[in-house]
Amino acid sequence: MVRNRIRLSEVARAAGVSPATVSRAISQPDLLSPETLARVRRAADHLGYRPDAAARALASGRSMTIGAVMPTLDNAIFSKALQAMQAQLAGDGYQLLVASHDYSKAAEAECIRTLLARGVDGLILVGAERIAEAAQLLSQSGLPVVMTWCAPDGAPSVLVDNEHAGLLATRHLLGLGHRRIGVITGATRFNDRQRGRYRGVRRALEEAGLTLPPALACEQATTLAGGRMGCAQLLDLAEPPTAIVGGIDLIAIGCMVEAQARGLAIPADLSVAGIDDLDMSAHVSPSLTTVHVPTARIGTEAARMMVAILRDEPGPTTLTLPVDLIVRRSTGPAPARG
Amino acid sequence: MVRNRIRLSEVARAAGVSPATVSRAISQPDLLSPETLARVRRAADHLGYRPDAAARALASGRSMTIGAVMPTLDNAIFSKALQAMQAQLAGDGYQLLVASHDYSKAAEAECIRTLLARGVDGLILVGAERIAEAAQLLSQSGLPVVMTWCAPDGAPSVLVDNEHAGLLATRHLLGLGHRRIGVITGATRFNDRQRGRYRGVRRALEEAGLTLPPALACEQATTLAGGRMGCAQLLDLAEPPTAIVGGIDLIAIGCMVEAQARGLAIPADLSVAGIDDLDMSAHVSPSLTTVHVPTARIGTEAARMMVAILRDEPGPTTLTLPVDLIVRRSTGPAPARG
DNA sequence: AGTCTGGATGAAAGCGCTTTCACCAGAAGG
DNA sequence: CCTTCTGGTGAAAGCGCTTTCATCCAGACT
Repeated sequence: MVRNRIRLSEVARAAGVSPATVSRAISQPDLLSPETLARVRRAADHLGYRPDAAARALASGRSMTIGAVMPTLDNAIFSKALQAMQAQLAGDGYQLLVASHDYSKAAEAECIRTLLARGVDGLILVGAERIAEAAQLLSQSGLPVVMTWCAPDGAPSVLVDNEHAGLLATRHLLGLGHRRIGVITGATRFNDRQRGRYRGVRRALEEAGLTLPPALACEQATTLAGGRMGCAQLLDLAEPPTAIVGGIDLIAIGCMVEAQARGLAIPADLSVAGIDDLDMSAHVSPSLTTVHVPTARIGTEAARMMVAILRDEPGPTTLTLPVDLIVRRSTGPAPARG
Repeated sequence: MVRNRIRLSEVARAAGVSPATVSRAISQPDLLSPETLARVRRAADHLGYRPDAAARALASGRSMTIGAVMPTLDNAIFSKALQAMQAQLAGDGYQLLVASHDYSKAAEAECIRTLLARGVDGLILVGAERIAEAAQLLSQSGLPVVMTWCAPDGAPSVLVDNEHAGLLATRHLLGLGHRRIGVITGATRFNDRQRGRYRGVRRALEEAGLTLPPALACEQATTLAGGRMGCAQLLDLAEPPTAIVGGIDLIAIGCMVEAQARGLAIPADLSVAGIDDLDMSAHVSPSLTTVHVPTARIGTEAARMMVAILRDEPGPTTLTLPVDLIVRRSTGPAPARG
C-alpha cells in the first residue's frame, strides 16, 4: 500500500484549481484554456503526479485495460501477435492483461472469468470455439470481443483464411508432382485453426481428384517434438508419403529433423511444407517452404479494431488478412515412382 | 461500462447481512460464523456475484496484481518463465500484468512506470541492470521487487549462475580436447545474463591456460539467424574454431544449421554447445549439448518469493538455482590437428 | 442597455468496495 | 452479581478519481 503517492487534489491545490480541472487536464485537455492546462501540467510534472489506475477505473467505469486470452505464450506465433497487440494498445493508452490456458477449453473459460472480474474493457480471443459457460460469460458481460485467427460469421474479428493456407501448401506440392501427401496437424478437436488448415489440405487433394488416406493424416502436439513423432509415424508406413504438410511450421521443422536423422535428403527424398512462416523457418536447413501468416499484423489489427469499437468509431468489424505461399528449399519435385 | 453487475450490497441484502459481512465472507471468511458464511455464499452464488477488482483495489490499496517486465515474449525461455509465474501467482489469487521492452533499457523504464501507475503490488524483473530513472521509480515506489536471472547482492532474487553455465559448457569442450573454442553471445552491453555466461567461458579457458583471441568471440542477436551469422563469421576465419559455445541455445542451433549448410558434420568437424536447454534442443539433429537452465522454475520461484514477501512471510530472499551440463550429440572429440 | 450564448471552471455526489471502530451478546473470571 | 473478555456483526467513513450540474463571465446579438 503506497499511500505516499501524490494525489490529484494535491496537484489541484498546487496549481490553484479544482480537482475537476486537474482531472480534465488529464483526460479531456481540450476542455481547458491553454493557460490553465499549462499550469496544471506544470504542477503535475513538478510533483511527479501519477493517476491511480484503480480509482480512475472505479470512477469512470473504464479500466483502459484489454484482456487477451491466448492458448499459450510458448509459441512464437502467439507471443508475436501479443507483442504487436501490446504495442498497438499502448499507443492508444490501453494496457494488455494476458492470460493463457494451454489449449484447455475449461481453463479458457476460467481465464475469461478472471479477466472479466478484473474489469477489462474488452477481450481479444483466439479462435471461435469455446464452451457454453465461456460464451455465456461473454454475452452477459456485454463487453466488446474481438476474435482472431477464426471466428463465427458476423462477430468482430481479424481472421486468417486457414483453409486457404492449407490449400496453398498442398497445391504447391501437387504442382511438384507429389501424389502421396501426408499431413500432420495439431489436435483438431480443440483447435479450429488447425481444423481449417486440414480442411484446406483435403480440398486441394480433392481438386486434384485424390483422397487423403486416413493413414497419411495424423495429429500431434504443436511442437517440434510432435513434428518428429508424426513424421516418424508417416515414414514408417509401408507406403510412406513423398511430401508432408505440417499444420504449423514447428511441426514441419520437426519433420525435417526426423527425416534428416533417418538419412533422408530434403527435398530430394521428402518434401516438407509448413504454415505460419516463423522467423526461424527461413533459417533452418533447408529453408522451409511455408505459407506466410501475418501473425504480428493479426495482433495489431485486433488491437486497432478493439479500440475502434470502444470508441464507437465506424468501420469494418471483420478483417481477413491474406496468406501467401513462400517457396523455399524444403520442397522439390516428387521422386520418380520407384 | 457494465453497470448491470451485481453489487456487494445486493448480496448483503439478499443474505440479510451488512455489506461489511459480505466483504469479510470474501476476504476473511474465518472471521464469520459458519452459518453466516454459508448464507452469504449461497446468496452470492445465486446472484452470480463477482467483486469489482477496481473497487477492491481502491479500497484496500492492494490490487492483487503483480507486474512482470520481460525483455521479450518472443523467446521460449521468457515465455516459459512467464507461464510458470502466472500459474503460480494464479494459485495465490494474484494476476500477472506483463510488459516487454525488446531489450531497450529506456523502454524498460517506461514499462515499469506504466505498471506502477497500474497499481501493481510488486514487480518481477529480469536482470539487475537498469537505467537510473528506472531504479529511482522502483525505490521511490517502495514496492517489493524480485529480480530474476541476475541481481545485485542482497536484493530479493531468483538467480541462475550464468558464469557457471558458461564454465560448464566450456570445460566440457576442453575436456574433449578442443583448444580453439569460439563463443557467440547476445549483446553483452545490455544483457548481464549474456555477460555472465561469457565470463564463464573465459574463466574456463583461463583455467586451462588458454586465452580467448578476440576474433573467436562475437556478439549477435539472440536468435537462430544471429547464430547462423556468428557461425559464418567464425568459420570464415583463417583459423576457424573446432568448437563453439552459443550464449543461448537458439544461437547454438543457428550455428549447427550454418555449419551443416556448409557441409560440415557435427560433431566430427565442429562441436557446438549451447546454454538454456530449450525443449527443441533435444530434438534438433544432432541433439544439442547444452547447459540446462531451469527456466520454468525461475518463474515459479520468483512468483512464490513475491507472494511470500507480500505476506511478510519469513524465508530466504535469494535463491540460486542449479545449472547442469547435458551432454548430447552435438559435441565430440576435437579433430586431430591438421 | 439587455438578453443570450457558450466556453471555462468549481462543487459535490458518487463509483463498489474495505476497514476501523463501536456494539452487543454470552462466556469466563473474580 | 458485576466486570472483563471475546467472537460475531453492523455503521459509516473513506480509497482517489470522474462527471454531472451549476455557476460565472465574456462577448455577440437584438
